[in-house]
Amino acid sequence: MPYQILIFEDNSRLRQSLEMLLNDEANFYVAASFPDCDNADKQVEKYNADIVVMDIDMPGIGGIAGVKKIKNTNPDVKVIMHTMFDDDNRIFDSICSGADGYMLKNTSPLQLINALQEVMTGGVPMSPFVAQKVFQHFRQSKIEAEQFDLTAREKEILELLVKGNSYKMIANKCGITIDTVKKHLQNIYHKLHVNCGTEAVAKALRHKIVNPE
Amino acid sequence: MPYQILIFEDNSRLRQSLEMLLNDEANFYVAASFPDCDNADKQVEKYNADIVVMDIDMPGIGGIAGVKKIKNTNPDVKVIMHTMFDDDNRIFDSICSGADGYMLKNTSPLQLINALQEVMTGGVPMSPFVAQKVFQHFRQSKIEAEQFDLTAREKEILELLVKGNSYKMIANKCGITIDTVKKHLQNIYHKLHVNCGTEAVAKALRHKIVNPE
DNA sequence: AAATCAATTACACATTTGGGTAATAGATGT
DNA sequence: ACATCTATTACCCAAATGTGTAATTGATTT
Repeated sequence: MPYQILIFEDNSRLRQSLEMLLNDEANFYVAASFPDCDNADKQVEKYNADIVVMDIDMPGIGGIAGVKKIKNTNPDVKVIMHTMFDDDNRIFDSICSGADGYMLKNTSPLQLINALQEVMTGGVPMSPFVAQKVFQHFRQSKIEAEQFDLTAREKEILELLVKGNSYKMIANKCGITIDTVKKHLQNIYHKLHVNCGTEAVAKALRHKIVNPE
Repeated sequence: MPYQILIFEDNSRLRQSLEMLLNDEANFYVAASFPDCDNADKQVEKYNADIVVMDIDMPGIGGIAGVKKIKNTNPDVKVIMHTMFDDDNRIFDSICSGADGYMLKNTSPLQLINALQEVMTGGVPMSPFVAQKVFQHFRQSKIEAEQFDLTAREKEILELLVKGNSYKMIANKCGITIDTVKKHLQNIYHKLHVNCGTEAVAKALRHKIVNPE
């Protein structure tokens, strides 16, 4: 039995050509397609869908909210985003909302078919550009981090603070007095432009000045 | 001119078969291969490499440190990790260190060849399982977050704390007294199993209990 | 040789934070 | 109707945090 596919895409021309493209494959069957995803969760239920092809920019609730709805009720349905948007926010919001793939609309028909095949074998298809963005997200750290110009000692102390150590514990672990710790942290706060430890921790983690875990 | 490839792999049988495999391709040429990557940066320089295939578990400095060295001196060289390890730490450390791809050793020869072709066209080849892990890294948030069982009010207050607000500022913004803020935070600290604000902030960000940014 | 920077210590002072205990009122659930 | 949960306030007290100023040492730079 072919995989049941739903398409959510507001451009009717594109929607129809997607339908034709996918229906040409022996193991795909487009059960239905819609110009908006306001009832996406119910449609998925009704048609017992295996795969959803989801546009982002649509009238109504939008594709990212759509994924969320679908994944809440049917976590096993595979959802592949299919959009022309390649900005960080849309990409990461989609992933966080539970998308199983992210293909840009400049993808060739063959590659899109491959993406759908791939997602059914447990893969996570994404356009090369998207993969780039995702990898970059992990890096970019040091470039920014070095902007703050922390000394080795300061980084060490900040790292201990982020790990939840009190001033006293930091003093012990570094073999220095608590006053020195205070002084270092004071300098650190100035360099990070923050006023207290909690802010410093937030900034350190967000800007990846210290290693996460 | 074929792409110049370097291989770092301590298993000599595998190293040799990789050499043969890649040399069979018209546009690849294995310039050299080594059982460790202690001088990886210099070798890359010397052989003017385009692509590096890098094992992780090797005697000496190890593949992840190896990537770092190479990327520091030659950021344009493409480095593909090639390893049997599929744990989160090795994957994310590799990415953070600058790897341009991550292929598991159960990859078929054909897929490995494709991965190398892909990386030269700006792609980021990775085994499906690795892509899964990477995507999961963005999600996992809510699943874990809900474990802590914070009430709506507690989430709100934790979020304000993470943003760098003092107890007093939180009290103002929420229109409640500072004592109430204290009480809420006390409850939050218990639920998160932490003892102070900095730890709570670290945990909130790491477990994505609050929105980043 | 002089200047700068990193790391260090010290002290004083005000403010903030965190723990414990107790009590009230409204909402929710059984 | 009773029990539980959530949000709220209050008070006391100890400990931690943050700021300012000042001084010393060693290393690095100019």
